[in-house]
Amino acid sequence: MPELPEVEVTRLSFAPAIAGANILNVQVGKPLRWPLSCDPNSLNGRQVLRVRRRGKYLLLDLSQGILLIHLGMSGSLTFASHAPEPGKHDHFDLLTSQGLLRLHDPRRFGAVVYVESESDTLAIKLLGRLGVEPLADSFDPLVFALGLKKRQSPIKQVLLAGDLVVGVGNIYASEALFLAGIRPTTRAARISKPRAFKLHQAIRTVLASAVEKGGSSLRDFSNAQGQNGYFQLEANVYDRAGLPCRVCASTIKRLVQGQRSTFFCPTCQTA
DNA sequence: AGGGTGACCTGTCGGC
DNA sequence: TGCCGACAGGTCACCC
Repeated sequence: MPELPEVEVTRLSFAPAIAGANILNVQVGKPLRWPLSCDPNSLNGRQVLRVRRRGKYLLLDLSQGILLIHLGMSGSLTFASHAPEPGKHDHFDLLTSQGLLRLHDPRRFGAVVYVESESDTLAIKLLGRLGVEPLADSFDPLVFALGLKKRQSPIKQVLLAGDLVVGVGNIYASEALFLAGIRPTTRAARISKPRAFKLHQAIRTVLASAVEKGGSSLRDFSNAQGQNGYFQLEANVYDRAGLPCRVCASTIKRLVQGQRSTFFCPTCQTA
């Protein structure tokens, strides 16, 4: 479900409301991708200072330590003053003095992990090789273009790898490549500097636009207040195989790269 | 070290 | 109605 825009939309939807809250109780359900790595009860009494994002991770800074939350493929968070009993797919509850933060994750590829700090071994393992933040000033077009030159894989897979730039998942990789007019199968190293610059801008445009639209609610994504996003309504290629391109009316094609679906317009994306 | 593959887990949908 | 395969927004450990 969640790529950078969905994670950021989630963050924005509950960060102000949870800031300053005291942790009253922590409930862990079925196993997630990784164990919490601390005694849940040991978190009681700590304060949630703020919520940051790094790539597709949310970082809850506590008065001591950090909770890393990843939504995996199917995760979503809710934050509410009152919540019913946990459902079948609710696997983590953080009860605070200001509301209940709950992770709902049917496939359980998500995770909640406690670390003492960002220099914690576990934190480094999870966050250490993440690429640059695409919406930050540090996402430099020239560095990006030079980075692409070192990679022999198809550009779509280089974007998904997340070590050059973070946050671009399966939807927005296809969308950014469409905006840039680049074939998903093109070897990254063969992309010229001007076209790399265009892709750099396309990534920023697509992600920022998706955040503005509240993310993509393809199946079940909603923010921590339960509101859906609308970006999927204006996707140019993602999940549109067989439909006419919104720009040139050619038929949108689907192909598989690294066991993931890719969508593109054979006319608008030529090289 | 980059690149390719299978693995994790549950639900939904389309075809027979 | 039931069964079966394909597919779904991520990413890690493992091999070469």
